[in-house]
Amino acid sequence: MKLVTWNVNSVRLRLEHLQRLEALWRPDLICLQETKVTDELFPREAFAALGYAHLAVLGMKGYNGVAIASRRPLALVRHQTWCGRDDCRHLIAELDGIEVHCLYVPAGGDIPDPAANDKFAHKLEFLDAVAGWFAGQDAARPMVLVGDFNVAPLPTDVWSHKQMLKVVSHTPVEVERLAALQASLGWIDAVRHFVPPEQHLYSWWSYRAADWAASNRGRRLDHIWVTPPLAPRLARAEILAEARGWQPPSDHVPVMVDLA
DNA sequence: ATGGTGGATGCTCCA
Repeated sequence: MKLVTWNVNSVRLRLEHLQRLEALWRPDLICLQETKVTDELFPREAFAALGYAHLAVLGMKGYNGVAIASRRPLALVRHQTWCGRDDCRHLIAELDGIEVHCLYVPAGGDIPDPAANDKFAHKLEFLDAVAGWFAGQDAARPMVLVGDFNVAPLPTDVWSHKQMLKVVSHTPVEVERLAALQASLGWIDAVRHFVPPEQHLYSWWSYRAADWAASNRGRRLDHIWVTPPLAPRLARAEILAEARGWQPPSDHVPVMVDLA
């Protein structure tokens, strides 16, 4: 089973990109974040034409929004809300007995101080709540947790560890929170399973660079994690960096894992 | 130290 996660930054603007992605990787399952569309206006026909007739969508007007597109029928579709907000960040479905979680963690604003920045406080509370919830689940079940986690955990998941320590997405307090979430079920980072920690990896490049590829100041914010029962099935993982150059681009690129 | 861009919306918010 080949599965992809991608923060598309508006699904309606990225339909041709999704067509390219399908042609390139032929994924069985595509998990999307920042769809930025209500469920009524979700472009279902375009997905059906690509072979994804089975959709789970959880969207709102303008902001956030997650979706799961599948070639085969999805079971037990449901969603979760966090921190008392109904803001379309967590969608769940099952395929082939695997429970798939599509998650969009709050970005957290610019100031990395929860006392001065409500968005950063919300991000930390969100990560704590999700970690607490998963800690009560059964790690012996085959589960996949994917999405835009908005945290780059390793020093090599950012272009400069030292210069990013006070930048939201790579501060120690966020990295600790994400580590606690990872520990909740002993989640395995499926991409790092194949790539040594010395090697830099990015899945996001800012729009605010004159030349994203030349400056290459990226961050790895998008992740695919699996529970221990799925570890023996990890066959391949890829980050499609070239998609950052597809016009007009999302600032995130697709991340893929193949489960044997 | 600063500002830089892009998307959805509608005279601004969020990333």
